Amino acid sequence: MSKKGKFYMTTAIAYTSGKPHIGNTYEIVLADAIARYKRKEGYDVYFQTGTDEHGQKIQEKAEKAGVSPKDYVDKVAGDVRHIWDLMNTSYDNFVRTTDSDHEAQVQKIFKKLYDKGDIYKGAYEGMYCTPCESFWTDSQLVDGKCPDCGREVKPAKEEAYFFKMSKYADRLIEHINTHPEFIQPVSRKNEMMNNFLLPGLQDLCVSRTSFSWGVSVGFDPKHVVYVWLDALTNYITKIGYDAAGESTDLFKTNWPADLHLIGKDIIRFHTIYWPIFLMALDLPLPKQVFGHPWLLQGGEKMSKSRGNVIYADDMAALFGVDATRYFVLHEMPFENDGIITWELVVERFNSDLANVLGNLVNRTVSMSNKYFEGVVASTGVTDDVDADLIAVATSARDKIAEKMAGLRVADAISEVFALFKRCNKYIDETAPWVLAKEETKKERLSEVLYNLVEAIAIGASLLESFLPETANKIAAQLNAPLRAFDDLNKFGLYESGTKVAEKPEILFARLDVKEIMPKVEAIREAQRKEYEEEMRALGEEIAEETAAAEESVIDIEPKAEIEYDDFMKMQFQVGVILECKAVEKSKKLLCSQVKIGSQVKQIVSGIRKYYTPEEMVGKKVMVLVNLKPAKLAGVLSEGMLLCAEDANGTLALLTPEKDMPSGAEIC
RNA sequence: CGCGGGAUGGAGCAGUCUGGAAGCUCGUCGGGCUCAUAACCCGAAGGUCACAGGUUCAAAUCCUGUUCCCGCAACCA
Repeated sequence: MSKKGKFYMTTAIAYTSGKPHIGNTYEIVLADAIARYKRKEGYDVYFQTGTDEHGQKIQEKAEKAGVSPKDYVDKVAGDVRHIWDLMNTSYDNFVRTTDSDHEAQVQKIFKKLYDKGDIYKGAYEGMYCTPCESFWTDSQLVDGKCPDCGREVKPAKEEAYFFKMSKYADRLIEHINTHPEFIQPVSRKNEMMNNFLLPGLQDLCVSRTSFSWGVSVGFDPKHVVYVWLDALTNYITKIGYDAAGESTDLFKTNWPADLHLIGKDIIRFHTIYWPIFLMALDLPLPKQVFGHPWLLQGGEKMSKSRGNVIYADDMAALFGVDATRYFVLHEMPFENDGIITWELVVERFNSDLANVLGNLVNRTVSMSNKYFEGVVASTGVTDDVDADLIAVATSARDKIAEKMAGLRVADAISEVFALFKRCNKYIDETAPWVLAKEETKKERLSEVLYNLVEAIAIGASLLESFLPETANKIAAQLNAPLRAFDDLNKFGLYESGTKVAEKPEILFARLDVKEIMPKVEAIREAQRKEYEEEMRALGEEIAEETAAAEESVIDIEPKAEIEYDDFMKMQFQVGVILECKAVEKSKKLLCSQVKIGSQVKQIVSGIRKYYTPEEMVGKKVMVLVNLKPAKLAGVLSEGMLLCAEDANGTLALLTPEKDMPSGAEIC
């Protein structure tokens, strides 16, 4: 045990529903920076991450992909781990909720809470939609019907286990009020209090019978354990907690956790449910939960249909691992969402990594070689201008420590760069190329370069937690080891007389946006194609299902009788689709230019799932022409394409049975 | 009136809790320098802090109202 003590931190475990994008990756990189930093400070860090692999959604995904849930999560968990490794993250333990020791322990925990009386068997009552197999509360219903499919729901009852949340609510409120550091950022605390705790907690349903891909309740095998109870407990089970009291030493030294790093969307689970579960188990609560903000793509969420998802491996391939780490760490503010665009990444890369840092190292090493054949020696010939450089270099560590203590990682990394900027300024102030012209100033020149190399050596050591690879590359060029934390407020530890690398290695070569963007476009294009294929596959699958159920008939709710005049108010005509493209902002919509007689109307339809834009073109379709124009997803639609719809919601366009000219009236 | 977040020079953000000269990075323009990756250093322009009221000696900040944007369903943290 080190003198600083232990530091147990976790990330949320990643849900294995698909390959993680840069937003998901942000969390692990942030966690890694904190973990490396804490280790440098002298803590015994245990850093745990992993994957959350159970639940209905995964079961469904696996079914669609035609593989077993286990095969499915094996693949995705592999992808996740691959990205975590690619990003050079230093986790100590990668957990999977399908690990057998975890599953066994979850069962024991469930049983323990049941025996204690905190979990009881009851019935889940609500409105049930049979085709969707889902319960809805009255407030979730839309016009009294299923919000998912719009069909009738009926009251139903399902046996389920419940957790007595309310029993511990007062204790939790007390804890949150007396531990202001527990929920970070602080603004989230009020949200939790006002929305959930103060209005009163309802007992939580902690079992499911509607699907099977989960941890079996064990003593009642019809049920599987609620995914959150399963997922959250990884923080204790995977460091050796045992519900029967046989916990390992690893658990005993590390629990309670010092930091749970999570996304802001799951703060509720970590600051309400999780603490209450722990109270029920008579375990101490984690010291801090930090709900970090999100990284948004150009102000929007990332989505495959928009073709704007940014994956860490794509970014690393274009910019390198450390540049990717730098970007997510630097661009993410503490409380509000950050923005990522490829243009911003390039800008950041050039101005900070290439210009400020890379160029600094390059020019310093070059000058050492040019003027002293690479030998960096302190001569003691000082000047007033040295003082400020030295002050900035030696005070950087504590400034960073202060930022890191508040989890202000972006601010901390900015402090490191402030030192590099100061170095560049120092070069300007001392103008070594002027000193070099006079033989009498040779010793002063040597001292200047020594100060520079020393300051850079300190900077590289401070950078280590954030950009480990780069820090080591700099150290190698300076031919000096990275410093220990305790030495980072001292100036002059670079061994005088050391020879630096003969030729400076370019750390970050400047990038040209014009060269990057075509590569980005290629990535986007590939994404769109992949997405469209997925959607098409989905459509075909549904079509097959429909074919199988060919003989079934559909009855719909009868509408009120109408007059002939009512019918005549509607103008139907045959139209020809001239062009068609997907509506960018939407997943479901296609936008078509339809020629009706001699005029062309723009019509938006929710049929992207069933038709590709290419196959739409040339089709003759039935159009309701005089429908009042409306905007759908911001795009004007001046009519409606008529479709037939089956019970699954599959749509089929109607076309005239014999060839008819565009504009022909339908009556 | 569903819930929540946001609106600050061209772009991205801080400052708002705890009122007291409008700040940072990038870009733009001008200058300097030449060791270096057309880089680095210095300087300048550019904002009625979304809008309208109110409180105050004093409001980006507190109060009231309004407008606009973005999440809360997916492919999501």
